[in-house]
Amino acid sequence: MKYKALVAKYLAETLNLDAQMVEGNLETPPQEDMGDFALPCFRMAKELRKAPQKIAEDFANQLTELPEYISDIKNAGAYVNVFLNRALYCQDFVGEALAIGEQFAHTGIGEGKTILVEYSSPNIAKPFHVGHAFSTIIGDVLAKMYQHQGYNVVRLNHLGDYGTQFGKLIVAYELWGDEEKLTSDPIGELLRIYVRFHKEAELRPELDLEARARFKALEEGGANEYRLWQRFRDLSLKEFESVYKRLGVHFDSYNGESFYSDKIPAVVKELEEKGLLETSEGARVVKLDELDLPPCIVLKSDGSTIYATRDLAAAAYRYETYNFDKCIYVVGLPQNLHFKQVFAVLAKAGHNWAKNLVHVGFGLVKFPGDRKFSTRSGDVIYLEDLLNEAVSKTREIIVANNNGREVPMSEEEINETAEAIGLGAVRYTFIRSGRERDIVFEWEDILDFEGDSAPYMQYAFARAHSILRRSGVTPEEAMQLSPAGLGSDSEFALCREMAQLNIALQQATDNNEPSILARQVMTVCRAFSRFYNQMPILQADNIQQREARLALCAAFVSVLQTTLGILGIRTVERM
RNA sequence: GCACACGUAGCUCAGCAGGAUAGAGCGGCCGCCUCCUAAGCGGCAGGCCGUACGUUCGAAUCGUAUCGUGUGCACCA
Repeated sequence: MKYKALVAKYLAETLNLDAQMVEGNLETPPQEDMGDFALPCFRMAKELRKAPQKIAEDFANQLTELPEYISDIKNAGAYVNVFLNRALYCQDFVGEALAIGEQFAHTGIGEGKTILVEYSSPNIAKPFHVGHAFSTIIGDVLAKMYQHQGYNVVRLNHLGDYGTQFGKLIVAYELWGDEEKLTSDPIGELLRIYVRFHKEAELRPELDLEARARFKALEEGGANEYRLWQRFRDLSLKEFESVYKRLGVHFDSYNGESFYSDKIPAVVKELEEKGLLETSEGARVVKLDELDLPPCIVLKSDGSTIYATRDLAAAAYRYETYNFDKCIYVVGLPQNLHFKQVFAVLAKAGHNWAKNLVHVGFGLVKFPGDRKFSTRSGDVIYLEDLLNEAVSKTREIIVANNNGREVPMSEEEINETAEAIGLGAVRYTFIRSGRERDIVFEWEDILDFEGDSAPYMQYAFARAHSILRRSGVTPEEAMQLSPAGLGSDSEFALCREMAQLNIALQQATDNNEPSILARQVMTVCRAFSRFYNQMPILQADNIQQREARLALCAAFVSVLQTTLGILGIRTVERM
């Protein structure tokens, strides 16, 4: 980053060009032997009335007095290729990385700003399956990315804890509920009676009427209904929280749909007063024709509210409460239109903060052959089961490797390591690709711990750690190691990739796209794997080289610790 | 029908504020553990970047059209 600006400045000054223009045009050549930065000269052709190749050639000829950070400049076709002083570059990077530690890639760009992230948002009384993990993990990583940039992050879990389904649950529970099972396996029991309700209601339609009545009673403060609803909610939340804890996810608020229900009338009143509501086919709607959007229904024809109304109320409440600079909704892609409408209504109501609301959509988790998850038919994978499976497979691998170890792992270390690796593997499958892509759920893919996977990265970390451990230098000493003398291909490549993490985090944040960061962290790990396979570290030729390579290892460990941390992937010292 | 995504190697995906021979992982084939943990490393094979026009000195990247897939489009969330 820093070097790009330096190179641009040098080129601009020597060639009498605009520094910003040069930096904007400067690119990374596709191949290593073409140097580290390249200036394409096509665009100057018209103005200078010369062939681009000729321009590049002339430029290269003028660039004879090189600053110390540039080792060479060559002309190739229409490009001016710049070769960095690798030793200096590596020394600089490693020294800085060791000095700043966990502040690595911290820009402070979000200092003093508040950002709200709404994510996860499961429905109460329904099992937490692999599909919910998508929102949960994307949201968690986004929150961590923003936090690392200095933002004040507020994590919101907009629970689906309201609606006619609760009338059904109340009826079903009174008819078939099993108190004991509700205590031992709350969601399992709630799901059982919910499924049964739907089955029986097909034959006895009066059940649906009863359910509607009970939901109405709940809304109107019926004591019995409220007590049951509260119980279902508490029990479900308790189960969700255990999954969250395991995933390393937490929330600042669990205010869900029910929380906003009493804040709806004010919103409706406001829209009414601003003359935005119109009656259409019996419903009260806000028309959005001028934006080429279908009207947003605010009140149904029976006068009751709808999810859009709740989202309107929630947004307003959040702005009043947090005065946010940005509020992002990590909700599935299919709801894109819904959010466009909600945001448009708020803007139309004159709230200029509506422009700071953003929907961050993500794809679907499905089975091969476009088979969708279905809670009701039982055709789903529960997240808990997936996590357990991943951890137990990891455990098998660790146990198998444990036999040949000099210092075998204790039972406790095996368990902790298996948990960290297994969960890492699952987490990574949700952030490795662009979030808008669908994920096809295949056990073999998720439980493949080789190649493009979190365990690969965790393994690289463990190897680096192991080298440091064997070297005998303490972590404090490691920070003082001299990185002078680095500069071989693999050493330089590793430093360059690590330096790219800054930009990757920035882009990932700008686009609300964790995969951009995840991908670069992966690239760094690959560069490290190559490095330690190619270069003897503990048995380096001389002391200076050994020390410099250890410093590089220490820098890698430090950088990876913080970036994997942002991704929510735990590190282990051995695996 | 309208809108929004997506279509890149056998599979899963990068690359898309246009630039030098299109990248990675998996799978396939061939090598590497007397040497820092083989969850690793090296190598080979594999692609008219859906199709057709257009813009440009230059297009996987931008525009238009077209085909295919997915999703959404009023009282469910």
